Amino acid sequence: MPELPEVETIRAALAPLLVGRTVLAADAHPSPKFAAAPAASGQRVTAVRRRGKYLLADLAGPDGRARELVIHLGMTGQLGADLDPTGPYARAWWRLDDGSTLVYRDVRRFGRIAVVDAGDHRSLPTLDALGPEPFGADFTPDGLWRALARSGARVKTQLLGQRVVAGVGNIYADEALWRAGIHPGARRVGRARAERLHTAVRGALALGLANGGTTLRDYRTVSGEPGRNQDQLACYGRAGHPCRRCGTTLRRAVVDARGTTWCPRCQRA
DNA sequence: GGCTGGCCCTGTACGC
DNA sequence: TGCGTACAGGGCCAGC
Repeated sequence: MPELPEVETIRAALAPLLVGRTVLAADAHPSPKFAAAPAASGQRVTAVRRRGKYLLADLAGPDGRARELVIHLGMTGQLGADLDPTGPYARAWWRLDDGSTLVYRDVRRFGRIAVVDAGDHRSLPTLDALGPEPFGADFTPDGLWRALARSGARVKTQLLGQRVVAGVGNIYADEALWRAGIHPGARRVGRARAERLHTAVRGALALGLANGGTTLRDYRTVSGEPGRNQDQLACYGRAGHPCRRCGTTLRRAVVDARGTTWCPRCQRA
C-alpha cells in the first residue's frame, strides 16, 4: 500500500533512470485503468515528480505539446526495470531509447495509469482536488485545524480523503493519530490537537521516508528492495500488543471500512 | 455539497 | 487435501 514515503522513494530512484529518455514503444493491459500507458510513446521524459501518492512524469512530445504520465500504484503496484513485462501481473511497460524497459506490475489492479495534458487532472478527481503537500509551506497547523473543522467526518476519514493533506494512507494515518493522541473516530479536533496532529503527520511520514518506506507485503523499491519502516511502526498492525507509550493493549476496529489500530488510553474518544 | 457505504480486484489465511 | 469464505484497502461513485 504505497503512501507518500513509498511513492517518494520510488520517485527518487526512478528519476535518474527516466529523465532525458524517450519512450520508443509501450503496451498495456486492456483494462481502462491501464490502457492509456501507450499514449506516452514517442514522448521524452523531462522530469519525474510526485504529488501525494501520484507519480507524475512530465512528457515533451514531437508536436510540442506538454503532457504528463500519471501513475497511481494503488495497493500492490510496483515499478521496476528488472520486472518481467510478460509476467502474469504486468499491466504496462515502456521501452526506452537506452534499451531499458520500465514495467508496471499490479497484482490486485487497484492502480491507475493516465496520460493527460500537462496540469489537466480533471479525469482524476482525487488528484485534481488534492490537499497541500505535508512538507510544503502551505500545510500549516492553522490550515489543518480549519480544514478539519469544516467537516463533520471522522478525523481518520479526513486524513485518508487526501483533501486536508496529501499522501497519507492507512498506515501513516494510524501512526500520526497515535503520535498526536487523537482517537481515529473523533469528529471534532480542537486547535491544540490539530497542532499536535500537524507535527505528528510530518513526523510519521519523515520516519517512513528516512527508512525507505514500509513493506508489509507488496511494496518494493525500484531495485526490488523492501522498505525498513515496518520495524519502526508504533501503532499500525500492532493490535493486541502493548502501547509503546503507556503499555495499554492496542485495539483494532474498522473505521469507515479501514482496519484501524489505536491505544484506548492515549487516544481517548 | 458533504457524508456514507459499496464496489473493484486477487492472493493469503483460516475454518470446515 | 480441497473447497469456501473472509480479509486486506485507495479511489471512485451512487445514494441519501
